Amino acid sequence: MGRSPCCEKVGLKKGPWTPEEDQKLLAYIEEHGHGSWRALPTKAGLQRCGKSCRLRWTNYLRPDIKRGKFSLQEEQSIIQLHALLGNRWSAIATHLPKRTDNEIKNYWNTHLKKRLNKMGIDPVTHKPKCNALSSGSGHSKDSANLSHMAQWESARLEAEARLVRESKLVSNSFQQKLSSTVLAVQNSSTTLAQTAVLSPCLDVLKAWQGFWSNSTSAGIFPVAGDDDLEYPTPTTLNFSENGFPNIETTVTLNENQALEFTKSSVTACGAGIIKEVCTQMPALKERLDHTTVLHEMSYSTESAWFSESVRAVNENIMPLSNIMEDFKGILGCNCDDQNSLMAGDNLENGDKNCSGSLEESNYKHYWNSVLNLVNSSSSSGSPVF
DNA sequence: AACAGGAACAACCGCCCTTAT
DNA sequence: CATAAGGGCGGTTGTTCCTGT
Repeated sequence: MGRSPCCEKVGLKKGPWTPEEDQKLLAYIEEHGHGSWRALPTKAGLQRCGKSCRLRWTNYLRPDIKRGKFSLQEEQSIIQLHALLGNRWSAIATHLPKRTDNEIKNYWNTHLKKRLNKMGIDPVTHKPKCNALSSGSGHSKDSANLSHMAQWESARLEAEARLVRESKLVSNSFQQKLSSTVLAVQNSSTTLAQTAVLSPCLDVLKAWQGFWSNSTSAGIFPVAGDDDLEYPTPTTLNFSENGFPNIETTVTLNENQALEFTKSSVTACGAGIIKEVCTQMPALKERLDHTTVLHEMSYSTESAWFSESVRAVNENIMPLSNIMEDFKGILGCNCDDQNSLMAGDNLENGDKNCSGSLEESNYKHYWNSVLNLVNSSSSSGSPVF
């Protein structure tokens, strides 16, 4: 198919920008906004490609950019985020205020990657090089779990982007559908409402630890066929994701475990920390009352994961049972009976088997070892740093 | 002082996805 | 629905600066 170039190459200047060019670009954007980048160079009197102007602006001239040396905290964040997200610089940049993806990428390539190498840590896998070839041990489990976390965060980012898109498409029909669903909610005896607020930064470890320490003892997710949980159908979950003006998503679980997914209002969103759960879940209430899991737990990723899962079910991409499988996988659950959660076995089995303590300690150990290395090398004036 | 080699950084390239027509 | 344009993104390159000899 091919594409025409974004601009004619002939006659256009390349290479470093001069202060005069910067000034022209700044002045134009301050007065008119950038508008169409393709048209901008002509209007601004620049002999540059529009793309070049855009990059110059986004990576250098934008007023909300912090330049200069990266702090230790920023370095640690980059290392952490890179372990989770890989070379997804734009995703990493969203968690480092005022830093551009390009700057972070360059800093990684020229500084952090080399440091980790010198420290004997593979910058790709974030594992000690001497153990890079080992497999079948605890490290492979760490790696697998890290992969889960990366997928988890990846899904969250994608869900955030998707929700932003969806928010633009909201129509009155959604409102009407919501109204009808609200009736369903009112008629339903089992309602779980969750309110999310925007999480400005990733703290997946806290989220993970918070979730881990609470959820495994709580058994919060209803299981079809659980003898203890004779919750009626339809079961309706209300997700109100705050952060930005609300997006309210209503999920109705019918008798066939099919999810009905409606969404109302409004604007941009961000899945964040679901800070509160309320509840009219008669069958689950007693169990919920025993735990604070849904109060304190960071849902910054879970909510997006769940939204993604709901979408998958809604679009017939994935059966509900798979979601629960995925959730177990995300938890790093070691349940011997992989089907117990979904197949109707007593949830308590899952509680017992999914102790989680081992996985949690592995995570802590891994991250602490990396970050301690960074800290110690930095503070001791090691040549590594 | 001159040079070489490496480090650091800005900018470019090409691919891909989204959006508009 | 098909296509082109806009723009985002990650990888790479080119230039400048720094340091050691």
